[in-house]
Amino acid sequence: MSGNSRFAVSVHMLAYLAYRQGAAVPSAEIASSVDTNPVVIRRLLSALVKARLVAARKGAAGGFSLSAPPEGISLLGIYRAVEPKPDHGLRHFSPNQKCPVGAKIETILGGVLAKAHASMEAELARVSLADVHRQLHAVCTGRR
Amino acid sequence: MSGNSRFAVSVHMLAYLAYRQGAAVPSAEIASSVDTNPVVIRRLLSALVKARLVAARKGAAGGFSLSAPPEGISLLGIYRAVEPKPDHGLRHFSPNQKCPVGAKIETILGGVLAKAHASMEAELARVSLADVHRQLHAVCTGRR
DNA sequence: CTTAATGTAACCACAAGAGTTACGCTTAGG
DNA sequence: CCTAAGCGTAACTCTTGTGGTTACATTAAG
Repeated sequence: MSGNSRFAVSVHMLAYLAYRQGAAVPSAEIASSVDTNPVVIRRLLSALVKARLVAARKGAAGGFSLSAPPEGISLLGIYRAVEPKPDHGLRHFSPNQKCPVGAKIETILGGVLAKAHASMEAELARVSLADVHRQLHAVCTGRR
Repeated sequence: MSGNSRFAVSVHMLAYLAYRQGAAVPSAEIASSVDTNPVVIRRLLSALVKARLVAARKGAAGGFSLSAPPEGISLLGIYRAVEPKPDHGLRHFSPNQKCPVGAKIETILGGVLAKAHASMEAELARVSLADVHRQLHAVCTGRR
């Protein structure tokens, strides 16, 4: 099931780091906000560190912090960092090449799915972590 | 895992029905083109019949055929018929409501993901089964 | 040197999907 | 009327992906 929560948890984590304003936040604290195990948090953050979105400090008083201002981090960057290459549901799809339809449907479908996926990514690119942070504050402070 | 091939196989099946030009095609024949089990085909077609995209004829000499011309069937219609409601990866996502971030991130993320998904669906709506059929023929007949 | 933290590996549990077998029901064609 | 073909669906297994958990080596602050 391409239905994993890796992206959702990742955005939550980075929003929390933005919320803590550059402090070195240990995985246990993030885990408390997400309500899961610290190892799950560290696993995902490991991918985000590799993508240079997050800085990690080892040792006592260590933890994680954003490696760029929230304005410079788009949700697309997060998505690409933690989501494996999209299968587009073509995993178990290897049609009969002897059939004129089966021989070419894969290529045709691939083109359509690539466009659809690109359109979704463009939407994610439009939102930055700063936008999320702003909405978070609007809820906390702004009451009608 | 949201990575299933239901949509890909469904488009393949309907493209095959368009290719067979309204004949009553048995599931075994479609299964041969997709290279899978006839029951898998019938399971998916069952959803497409419920969505009124396909007509099923029982009994001997029975089979499946399109219930509308290919121009009237969009890939979005197929997608909606066979793909369950999108979880957007929020299945295992129930953050700590006592945390100011966890309390509201779910709503914020839901809005962003809804927009991204709508954008993807709009792209699928732009393509009809007739377009797929046309590309299929372009490959079969058109050689440089 | 102690303590707190990251970075992984290893394992279990669970859910979803695909494939398969089986069987009842329906219908065309003789 | 009877038979063969084919749909509709349930039940089962197998595989895979994901999350959760424990464990442990490594690192760094104080």
